[in-house]
Amino acid sequence: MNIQDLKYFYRLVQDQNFTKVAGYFKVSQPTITLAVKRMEKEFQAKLVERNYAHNELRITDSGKQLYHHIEPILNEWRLAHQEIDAMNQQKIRFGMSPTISSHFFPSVTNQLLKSGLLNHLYTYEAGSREVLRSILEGRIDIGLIGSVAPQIHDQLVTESLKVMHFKIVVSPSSPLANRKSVSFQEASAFPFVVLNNHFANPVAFEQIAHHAGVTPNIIYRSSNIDTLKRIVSRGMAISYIADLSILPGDPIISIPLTDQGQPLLTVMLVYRKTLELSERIRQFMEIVREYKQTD
Amino acid sequence: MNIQDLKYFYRLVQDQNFTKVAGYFKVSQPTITLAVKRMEKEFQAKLVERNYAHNELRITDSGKQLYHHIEPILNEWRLAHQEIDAMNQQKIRFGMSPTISSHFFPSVTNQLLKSGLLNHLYTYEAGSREVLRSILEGRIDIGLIGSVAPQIHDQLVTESLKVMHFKIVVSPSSPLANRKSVSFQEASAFPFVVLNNHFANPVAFEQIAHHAGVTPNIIYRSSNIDTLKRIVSRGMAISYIADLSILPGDPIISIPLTDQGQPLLTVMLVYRKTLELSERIRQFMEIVREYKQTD
DNA sequence: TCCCTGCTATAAATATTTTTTATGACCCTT
DNA sequence: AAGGGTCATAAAAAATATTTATAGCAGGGA
Repeated sequence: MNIQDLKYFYRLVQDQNFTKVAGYFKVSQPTITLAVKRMEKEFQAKLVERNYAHNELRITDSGKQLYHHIEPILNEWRLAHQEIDAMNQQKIRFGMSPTISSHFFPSVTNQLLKSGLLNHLYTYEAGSREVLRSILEGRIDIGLIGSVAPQIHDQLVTESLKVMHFKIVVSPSSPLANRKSVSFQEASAFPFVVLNNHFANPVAFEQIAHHAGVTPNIIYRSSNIDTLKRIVSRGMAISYIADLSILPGDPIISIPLTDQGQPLLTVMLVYRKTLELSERIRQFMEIVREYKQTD
Repeated sequence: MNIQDLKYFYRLVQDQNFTKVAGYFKVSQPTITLAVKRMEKEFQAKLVERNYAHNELRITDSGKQLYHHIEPILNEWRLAHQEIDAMNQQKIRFGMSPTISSHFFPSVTNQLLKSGLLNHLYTYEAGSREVLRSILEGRIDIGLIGSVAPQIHDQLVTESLKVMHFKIVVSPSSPLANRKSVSFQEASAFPFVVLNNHFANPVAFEQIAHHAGVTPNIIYRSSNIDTLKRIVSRGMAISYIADLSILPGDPIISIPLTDQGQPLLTVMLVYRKTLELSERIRQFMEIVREYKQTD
């Protein structure tokens, strides 16, 4: 029984046509017939019912059942390839959200340079939720993400590094600009710009809005934190973003919230449980963990 | 690339000895050597380092990484075999805890007989947590279990059917015997017998004890509900069991608890997401769901 | 009806892959 | 230095997968 046979069968279930599958894999048609026969012999069950009338193909219950298992098998196989390829190229595939990136890198670049790890880093930037998905799908190995709830996932290891607060940010010319603090309810009188669903941001936003019993007016969901800040700095809207997204030079004012029990942003190191912690990766993780000590 | 090669490699990582692995699979030693070579070619990476000195074998990082993925692959493969075998024998492998069993079967046997499904049922009885594990490991297909928290699991589908209360049960000669209700704190003055960790029971027990701020004296953790009842009926201890475990003829007295926010037992239908819902299985599930209507 | 088309199955030949047999090389132990 | 335990290699054999060529089946159109 060959991995290739699984691929043939997988495709057959989708295409419902032997000839087409053969074409897809650039093999002759009997190859597919015989592959299916091999599997039917292996499982002692009819997997495909050929219906000459109406030119139709029916996958039997056993066939469907098998199909359900082939999917994760081929997935693991692909994952193994991706991971070992990355290892061969001596790359650590590291993902983080842009906001974390601009906060994180300055504080550890020295360390990374000194240890020679910087050359081995392939970085990927996307929203936290997007990064999480990339880890699960094996496109990257390690992520540094912000999350409102401490992530619990069957297939992942997570380490909380930092807990940050969300703040209201406004333009210097905003009526709120010289307030020492503000409640979310007060702030909700103004129009909002928030990050889109690839980020953890709107999750926290929904939570605090729900908690405060208000439904703020969201005028735009941005895919980019800089765009968001620009909109805020021009006074077109206010926003609700994590502490660590606010950099020293930004032409915006940040105001702490007074709400009790407001959502917090946990910065977490995340990787697949199945990631083999090579010396290089362990070294890198140590440096990432030192980020914990910084502020 | 053969599934067999994965098995060879998997075993090699565990045994750290080519000759031993060959012996295990009853093949010649070069077979293993060549299988490893094939995989090293497939992944373009050294997987095993042969150390002639000290007769030692080292699995490289790539090898270990691969190993992490082979495990779930072989697992899925085994699962597929088990499931299709059960299908071939036209069996529905159905697991439930003994307590649920004695409550459930009387109420649906008629239906099962009429539909002819009874012959197709292979039943397995074990504690709820044990049944859950059996489903995950593919030993059974469908479970009817009691759980304190609604189970959420990545790989499972769960349907809540009933919510039951836990009660204090005592011997007819107990000082508590003619009470209309009792608080857990009061009850905790008496020694307890509970079910062991294969059951949901002790989870609820810990919860209510914690909630009531007491640490009851547990004199025995039974693996069997009848043993437990026998101990209770003889007045040697009291217990805390689900409503549905108490059958009409039992020589024990059950007393409702007065505690606020006490844990509840949810009776749930559970199966793997990957279970192919054949006509027979759908029919069976319909009957199980009717159990919901009974009391 | 007959022929053509689009589909899958079968058989024999071929190609490829896997396993065995037989042997060699390495290194540790005694 | 001999012997035992380890894995590697090469050639031969066995098993498996693929192709080529052909057949069979059903439906649609002339």
